[in-house]
Amino acid sequence: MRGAILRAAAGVFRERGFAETGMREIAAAADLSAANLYYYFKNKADILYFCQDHSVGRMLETTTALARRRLTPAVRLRRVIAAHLVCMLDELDGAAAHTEIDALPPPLRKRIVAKRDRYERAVRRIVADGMRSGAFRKGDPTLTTRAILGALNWTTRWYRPGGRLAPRAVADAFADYLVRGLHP
Amino acid sequence: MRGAILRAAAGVFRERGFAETGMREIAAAADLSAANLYYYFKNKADILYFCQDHSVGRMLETTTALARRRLTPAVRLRRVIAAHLVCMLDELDGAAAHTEIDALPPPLRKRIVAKRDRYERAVRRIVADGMRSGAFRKGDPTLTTRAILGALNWTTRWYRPGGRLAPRAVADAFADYLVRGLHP
DNA sequence: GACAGATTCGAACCATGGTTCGAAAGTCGA
DNA sequence: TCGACTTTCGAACCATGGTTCGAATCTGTC
Repeated sequence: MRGAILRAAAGVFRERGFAETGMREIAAAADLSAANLYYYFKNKADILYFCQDHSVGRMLETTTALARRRLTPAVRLRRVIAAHLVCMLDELDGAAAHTEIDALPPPLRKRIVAKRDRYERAVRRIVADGMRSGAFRKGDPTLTTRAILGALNWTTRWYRPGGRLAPRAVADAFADYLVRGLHP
Repeated sequence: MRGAILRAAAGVFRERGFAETGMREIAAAADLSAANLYYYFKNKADILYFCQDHSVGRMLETTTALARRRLTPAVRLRRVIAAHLVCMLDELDGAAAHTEIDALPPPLRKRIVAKRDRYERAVRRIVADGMRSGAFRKGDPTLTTRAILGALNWTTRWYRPGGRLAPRAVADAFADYLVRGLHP
């Protein structure tokens, strides 16, 4: 039940944005009453929090799984980009994860930001390792990582499900372009 | 006076986001009363509209100025990226321009989206021309352009004025990386 | 059928914040 | 100084929307 609510909420968040969507909308999307939402969640921010936590958690999992395998930095980065985009575009909750951090009250925000920073560090490690080993051209790993993540996170602004492009097509094109920029 | 209000409002919008900032905050930042804002602007959305219009207009100007000069696609793109970033990070109103489009009511939003689309088309033309002439590696110009603009627009999420990096440093690093990805 | 607990909801509450109103204060030429 | 106009603001208004409350309904067990 909580899962169903989260999925429904994530969908509305993606279309309308967090601040613009009301509890009554979330309730309608989840097919129950607004008051009933409070039986499962403490408040509106709590719903957003679990959306983001689930999504960032999933992204973090892919990086740790990738870290265990013996892969070239370029391939690793490609996989991360693809996974990130599928999570943002295919599943619903991915969208709100990175776009609405400021909406949370300090205690919750702190936790999400920390988790998201862990993810960003994991991605940066791939970039930095590649630069160190010569697989990637040298540069500022932090700025490069942020450029990459920015391109990825921004997709939710223009991507519309059911459009001319499948998430995988976007993922491939982005991976091509963004990894090529690191070619030595 | 309107200009001063717009600058102050843009600053608050950048830090707090549009939905989270109240009229009373804008008023405090502009050093006048909340009620007095309505002497200069019709309502809150109107303030955001003029912020965005000014900023997108400035970005559009740089592309048209660049189009008149005889430059290689790579240089053109570098200049656009640099100008875009300076506009986003150095000046205040640039931030809200691309991040808060959904907040406007339909009639205003329609106009801003149209103007921003003109800008996106101008950037895409540079990319597409380069791909056609062989200056850039072939690919999907639309997706590539969106990846670039996404990386640029996302900077407002993490960039903090007065931090370790000057806007120009970010602009250079981003231009290096994003243009290199198009190298044939 | 009856009881306890879980689940659901309509209706009302209430804080927030955008907005309006009427009047006060400033500006300026005559 | 006078009047007309511009600019300013405190206070109140009011719609929106998150939240709470108490009761009704459902679920399963004895």
